[in-house]
Amino acid sequence: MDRRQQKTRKSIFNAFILLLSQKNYNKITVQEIIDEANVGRSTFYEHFETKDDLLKALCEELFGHILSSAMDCTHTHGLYSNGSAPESVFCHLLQHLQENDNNILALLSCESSDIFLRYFKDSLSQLIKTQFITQNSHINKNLPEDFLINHISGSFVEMVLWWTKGQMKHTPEELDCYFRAVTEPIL
Amino acid sequence: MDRRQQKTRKSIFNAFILLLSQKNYNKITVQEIIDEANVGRSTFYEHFETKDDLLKALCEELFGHILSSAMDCTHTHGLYSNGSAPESVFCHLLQHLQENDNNILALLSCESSDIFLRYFKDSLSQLIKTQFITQNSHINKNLPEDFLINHISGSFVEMVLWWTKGQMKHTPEELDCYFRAVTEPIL
DNA sequence: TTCATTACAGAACAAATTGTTCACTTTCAT
DNA sequence: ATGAAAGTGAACAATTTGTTCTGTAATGAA
Repeated sequence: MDRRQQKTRKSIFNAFILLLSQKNYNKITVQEIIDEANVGRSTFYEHFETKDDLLKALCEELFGHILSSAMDCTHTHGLYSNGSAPESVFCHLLQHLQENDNNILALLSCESSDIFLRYFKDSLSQLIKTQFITQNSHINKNLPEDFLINHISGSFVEMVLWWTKGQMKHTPEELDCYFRAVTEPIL
Repeated sequence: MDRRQQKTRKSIFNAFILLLSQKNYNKITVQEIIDEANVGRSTFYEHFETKDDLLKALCEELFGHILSSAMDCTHTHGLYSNGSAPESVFCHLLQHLQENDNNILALLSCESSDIFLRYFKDSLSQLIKTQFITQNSHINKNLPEDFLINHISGSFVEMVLWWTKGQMKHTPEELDCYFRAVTEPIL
C-alpha cells in the first residue's frame, strides 16, 4: 500500500476517533472529518464510500487485531483456563483493551460506544461459540446453547461498558475476577 | 389535550415505528415520517423539535408505562418473589412486552433496537437499585454494588435482544426461568 | 535520475435534507 | 355561532452529501 494512502487513512481514522470523543456519531459530518484530518473531500470518498463505511472499516481494523489475538489465546488455554486466573481469555481481552492501541478506549467510552460494543459482541459470540462446541461443559444444564453464548458475550460487553463509563477505576484483573464470579457458577 | 393533537401525535408515532421496522434510525428522514403520518411539515415541528426529540418522547411514553407497572409489582413482591416463579418482576416485564402495547416489539426487534434497549436498561437499573438497597442479600459477596446492578440489568436487556432477534420462539415464563438460572446463583 | 503511475487538493455542482416562516383553512370547546 | 387552537402547504435559506473535474505532487520502479 502506498505510503500516501496509509497516511491519509490513518489521518481520517484519527480525526474520526477524535470527533467521536466529542459528539455523537450521527452528528458528525464528513466535512468535519476531512477538516480535522486535513484531507480533500474527493480523497475521503476515494477511501470510503460513506461515513458508515468508514465506521465499518474502523471496527474491522480495531477488533480484528484484538479478536485474532484472543483466538490464539483460546486455542491454547480454553475459554477459562482450568484453575487459576491469569490465562483467562477474558482477562487477556481486558488487558489488551487497556493497552489502548489506536485509542480504542476513546471509542468504548464515547457517546456512541454502543455501536462499537455491538460489533465487539458479535465477534465475541463467534469466539465463544467455537469454544463451547469443543468444551460441552454446559450440556447438563437445560439452557439453550445460543442463550448461554449470548448471555456470556452480552455480560462481557455490558461490563466493559460499565468499566469505561466509570473512568475505568478497576484493573483488568479485578474485572476478570468479577466476571468469573457472575459467570462461572452457571457453567 | 386537544383531540387533534392526540391524533397527530399518534399518527407520527405510528409512522415512526413503521419506518423503524423498515430501516435504520439514522436513515429515516423527517420527510418520510410526515409523508407516512400524513401530516404537514410545520405540524411535525410544532410537536417535536427534532427527530431525536421524537425518539425521546416515544421512549418516555412506551417505557414509562412498563416501568411504572413494574415498580408497583416490585413494591409488593420484591425483585424476585421468595420461592415460586410467577410473581417475578422480570417475568412481569416480559409478559408486558409480549402484550405488544403500542407495537413495542417492533421497536425491540428493529435494526435500531439498541437505542430502545439502552433506554430500557437505564430505567431498569434505577428500579433494581432501589430494590437492592432494601434487600441487601448481596452484601456478603465482595462484588461492587453498581457492578451487580449493571450486570443484572445488562443481562436482562441482552436476553430481550436475543429473544426478539430470534423471532421470540420462547414464552416469557421460559425466559424468566433462563434468567433465574443465570442470575439467582450469584446473589 | 527519470518517468509513468498513482494519490491528493480544491473547487464546483446537483440533489436531498433540515428547520423556519407565513398566510390560510379546519376543527374544537363553550 | 364564535374566538381560540391546531393543521396545511408552500416557500425559504442553510447544510450536507456524493460526484466530477482539472491541476499538482508524491511514489516506486527502471
